[in-house]
Amino acid sequence: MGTLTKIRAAAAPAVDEPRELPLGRILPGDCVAAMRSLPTASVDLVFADPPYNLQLGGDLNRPDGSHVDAVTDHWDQFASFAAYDKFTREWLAEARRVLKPDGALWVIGSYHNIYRVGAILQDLGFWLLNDIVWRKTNPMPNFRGTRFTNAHETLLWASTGEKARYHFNYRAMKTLNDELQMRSDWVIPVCGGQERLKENGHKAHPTQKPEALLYRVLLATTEKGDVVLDPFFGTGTTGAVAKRLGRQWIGCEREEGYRKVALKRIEKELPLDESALETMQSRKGQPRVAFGALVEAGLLAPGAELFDRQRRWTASVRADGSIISGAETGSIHHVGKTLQGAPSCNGWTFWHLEHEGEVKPLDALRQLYLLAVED
Amino acid sequence: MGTLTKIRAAAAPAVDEPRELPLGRILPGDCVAAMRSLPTASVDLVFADPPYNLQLGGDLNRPDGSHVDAVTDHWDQFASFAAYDKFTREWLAEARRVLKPDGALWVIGSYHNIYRVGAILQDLGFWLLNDIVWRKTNPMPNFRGTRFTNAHETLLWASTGEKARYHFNYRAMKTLNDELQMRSDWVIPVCGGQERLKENGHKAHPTQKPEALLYRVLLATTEKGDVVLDPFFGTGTTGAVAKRLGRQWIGCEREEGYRKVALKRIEKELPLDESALETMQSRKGQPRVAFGALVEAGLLAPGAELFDRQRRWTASVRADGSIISGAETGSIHHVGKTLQGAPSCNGWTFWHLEHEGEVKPLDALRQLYLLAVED
DNA sequence: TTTAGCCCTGAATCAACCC
DNA sequence: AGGGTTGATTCAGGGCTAA
Repeated sequence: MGTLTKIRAAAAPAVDEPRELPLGRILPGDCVAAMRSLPTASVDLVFADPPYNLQLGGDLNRPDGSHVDAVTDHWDQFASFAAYDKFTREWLAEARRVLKPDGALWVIGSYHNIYRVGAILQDLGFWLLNDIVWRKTNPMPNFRGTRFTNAHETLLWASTGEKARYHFNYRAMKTLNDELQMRSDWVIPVCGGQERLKENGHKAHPTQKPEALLYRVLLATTEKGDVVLDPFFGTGTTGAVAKRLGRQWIGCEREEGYRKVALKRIEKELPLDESALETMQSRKGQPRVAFGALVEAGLLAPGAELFDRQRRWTASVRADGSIISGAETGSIHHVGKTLQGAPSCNGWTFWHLEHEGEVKPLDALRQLYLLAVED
Repeated sequence: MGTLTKIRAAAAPAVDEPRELPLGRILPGDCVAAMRSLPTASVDLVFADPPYNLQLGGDLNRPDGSHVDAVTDHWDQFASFAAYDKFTREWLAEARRVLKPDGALWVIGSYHNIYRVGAILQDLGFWLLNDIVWRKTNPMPNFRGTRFTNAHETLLWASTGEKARYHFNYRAMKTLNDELQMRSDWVIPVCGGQERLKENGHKAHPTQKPEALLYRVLLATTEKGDVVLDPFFGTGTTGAVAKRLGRQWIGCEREEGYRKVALKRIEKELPLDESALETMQSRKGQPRVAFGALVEAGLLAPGAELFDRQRRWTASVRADGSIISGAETGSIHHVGKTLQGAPSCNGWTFWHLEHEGEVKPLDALRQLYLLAVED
């Protein structure tokens, strides 16, 4: 994007006319101005790693005297909380405009800035869904022995509003976590080794994030083909992982050096093939089975007796796939719900039957049916 | 405290005349009014577990239809973020007044409230030292499968200002963590089992905190005899652990039922004896050992050779406890610092020697010396 | 035979969370 | 309205074994 375009984009109020999204490109200049050039409601996810507003004093040395290469870059210095808040409100507001209504936002930060970001985000109408703790396996120790070792950073995940819809790939996360629900604390090493980008021996960026972190974020909260915007692109971890996972990406980055490194990096990245991405699908993708189909297929005879696990209630299957229990008739879900007086009931797991001498939930029969249909 | 006293305390500006602290007492009524009755700069630590402002909607049921017993108490209801912020500013400001200049504040919360608390705390001039993640080993699952399992809560630890002093028992924490620096993520189970207070079969308080959490907080950031104030005392976990650790406590609690349970609980608590508390002392409390004393005691002969771990430098011990390395002479610390060109150097850990065929830091010798002196 | 103690199982519970 | 959606822990009670 040329300077003229940039200036016009910054000066003109946002226009909602459809514009082509700069997919796979890194917009130069200030991220607020850059985001103004994007259409409203055009992006599925924003991932942001803003400056942390670290309040470092002088130099830091290890107990053995060696010097700690800390974050002292000029872009991380803010005069006051007020200045940082103003900056935060501006980029968050623009991110909000650019997001689709059922899009979502991620921000990563440390205790220096995350409380300000979190409060402002709520003030702007974003709705917090989780705060995630990135628990570092190998944090830098506290060399002074004056505080607890700062062994984590925090990510905020927010929808665009309290009632807004959002995407969460529950099954993919559960699969990734060995069939247990993914928790709000993620154990991931800091970025180092081969993954850490270097330029003539020095780290190319002081706060390069591990790809594992972005992998989990994108896998959890985007679909294939979604557009991911990173307003603080740095050396492009978001872009690299997005490309690998078959997501589209847009970056904003002021520093030309970082843009160069990022483009080179993403160039080398190879997308996973279709089949690798498919395996991460939700159970919702399974074909829906009508209870009646089981009766129809002869897996279950009309008149068969169903009962809940504790055998508090029994019901009888009818020819049309409805069931009857006393005065209650209807679907397996409806009768289960009414008998329990519950707000809802999954009949597939609530009702059981004796099958080859064993007590099994109806769901087992459904799986059998699905297997039979597949062949 | 009677209504009249309360009103006067609320109306009158804080007076700095020395007043007797209500140690070991739970002040009734609103915590802001109660704190106003306390003298300025009289408390060493504030630990606060304020309402989380959970903003809960309808009922929550498990997949099996059973009902989840959630926090529905009126004290957790706020009309808006603005109302919650006002409440937070008021109690935090009063806590600030009551704290000694080198006192500190802890607040625990969840993503619903902690970002507001953190930002307000910074606005009031408190200085964040760490944010601590309480990682629950046994969190409640996410029954709807719509988000990540909320498996942690956050604690903020703050001093009264950027330049303010504060207490951190580094050695006690390192000892507690098996000789590794204590990290900012603490793995502690939720409060249950025997520890969970019950009244006629039901939990006495919906959000009782585990004692292990308070144990670590008080051990890390208070000294024996310090005064700990908890403005949201609940069933008195803070008081119970404070008493056990030989700290003084003051509580504020509106609900008479909670006050009764708390007093009964703390009554039963037994303080640890002196010797148990002594073992948790800071290394600073250990008698300081002059390097010369080791020479004097014969643990180290004059002329013995010292070297750094990488054997970049060597030095020789002199009879007076000074060392010499080339042209540099002085204390173990000074020579180490000068040779490295470092701003400072801990000679005890920098210099090594061969001892019984093994390379050991001087510090090992110091420990031997201390053991010998104790007997 | 009695009985203390262990193992197994099922129920309850923990700062809440739909499309 | 159908159809999704729960993990670690404690504790009580039944059955078994060994002293």
